[in-house]
Amino acid sequence: VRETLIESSDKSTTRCAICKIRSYSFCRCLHDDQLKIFSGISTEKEFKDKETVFLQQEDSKHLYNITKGNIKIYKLLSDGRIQIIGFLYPGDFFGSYKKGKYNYSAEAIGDVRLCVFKQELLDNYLEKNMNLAKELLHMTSHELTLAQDRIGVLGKMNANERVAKFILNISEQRARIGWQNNPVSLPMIRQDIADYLGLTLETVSREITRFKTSNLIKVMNAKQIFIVDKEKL
Amino acid sequence: VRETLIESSDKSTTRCAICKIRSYSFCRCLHDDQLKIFSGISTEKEFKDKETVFLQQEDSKHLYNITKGNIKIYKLLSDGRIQIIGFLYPGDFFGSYKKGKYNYSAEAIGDVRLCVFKQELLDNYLEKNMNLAKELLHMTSHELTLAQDRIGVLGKMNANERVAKFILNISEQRARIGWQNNPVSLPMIRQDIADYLGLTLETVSREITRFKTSNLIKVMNAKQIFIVDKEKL
DNA sequence: CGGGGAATTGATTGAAATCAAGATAGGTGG
DNA sequence: CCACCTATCTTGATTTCAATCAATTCCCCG
Repeated sequence: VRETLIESSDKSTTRCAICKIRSYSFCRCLHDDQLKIFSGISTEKEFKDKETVFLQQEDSKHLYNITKGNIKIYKLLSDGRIQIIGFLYPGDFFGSYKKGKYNYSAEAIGDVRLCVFKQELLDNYLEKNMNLAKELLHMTSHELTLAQDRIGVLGKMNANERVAKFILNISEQRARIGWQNNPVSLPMIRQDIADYLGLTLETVSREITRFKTSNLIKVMNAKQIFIVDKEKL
Repeated sequence: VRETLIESSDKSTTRCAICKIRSYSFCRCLHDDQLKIFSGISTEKEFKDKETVFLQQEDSKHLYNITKGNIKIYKLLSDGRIQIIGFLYPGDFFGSYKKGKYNYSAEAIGDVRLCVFKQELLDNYLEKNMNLAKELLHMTSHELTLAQDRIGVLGKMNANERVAKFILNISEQRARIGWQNNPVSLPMIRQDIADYLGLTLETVSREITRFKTSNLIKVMNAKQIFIVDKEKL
């Protein structure tokens, strides 16, 4: 058993109503009176550090929404190389919404809490709720924009630029959901950052050291970085 | 004037009905009786080789659907470097569907014919037609999958693998829309392929030469490549 | 207070970029 | 119809940035 079902309390129907991250998620478009029904089509599950949420090629039966913690999604190449597609944060949704297989694997980074939807139920609900469908389209389109930005990073930027942009992006993302964004915390290990940026962990480490010695950042510890000069990119 | 409006013939209302590429496009989900109305919310425009369809940062007022030819979409980095985000084919749609600015530029490769939708009209139409909204969501999601594949290519593959995958992908794409796919034609120049793959034009040229001398491909001419051994990847 | 995964640092190698000529070919005008 | 002209493409020589190989060092956790 790699997951834990959170016991639905008797007031589970209002779960969405008290959800802390709803304003960052696609369900923000729902009215209060719709939330009760919507709460009914989802459940919540918890995952621990390094637990797999699903694997590439598994039948995709669910769609997930992060309510707490971070998820990494990654692809395995045929020869075992790993490409991390993205790090996801509270409010992000993931899992292919259409029938078929997942096209990447998803794993918890630290303790994670997910809101789980059955594809089928969500699809039915979408049918009746144009708002939600449009919101999903917007979010998917936004994800596409982010992916295209990453194509630019991986296609044209050198190691220095990639690591710099990575730190700044994470900081921005934290600001967006109203979290501490200056000593920015990097929950993932160097190897994951490297696999995300198309570099090696040694190179990532060296670039961070270089930023440190140039006084562009301060390294509190390996996972806590203080940005001194944002205009270094 | 960088574009030509095609004169709407008096039977323009049936334009969609006779559209050759409709079965590959998001409008394939419409019934015959819906096509008449749908024809009304779009027009057709032609572009010549190297003509700009729109530039990054322009107000995005339209959504486009390719009915003939190829489009390249690209981003300019602040220092003038170019990253080609993608090459698009008949049936592909592009242009941000939401209000705001385009987040990439689009340019014709060879002669191109586009089906043009006003964002506003299309949005209104979506409101009344759930099928079309779902189809758009599917296509956007599929695009996202492709973008994520490209992240894998750019993040982890070497020059040899990138060029090989590029040629195979184009061949597959041609097969999908029922075109000649073995002497595969590469309408774009080497520099564009390089900017797409995150390489230089010299490297692309060298890899193609290497495939040629290894008898994996035959180079009819610079833009026509015959695949001899598909299992070379 | 160990033990071991994670991170840093160093030395060397290697793949692709860069710099630099040429070769080809597609289009134009005489 | 041919010759030229300019784009594009190929090939070669050299450099460079990041990968690889190889130790340490740093902490986090039990």
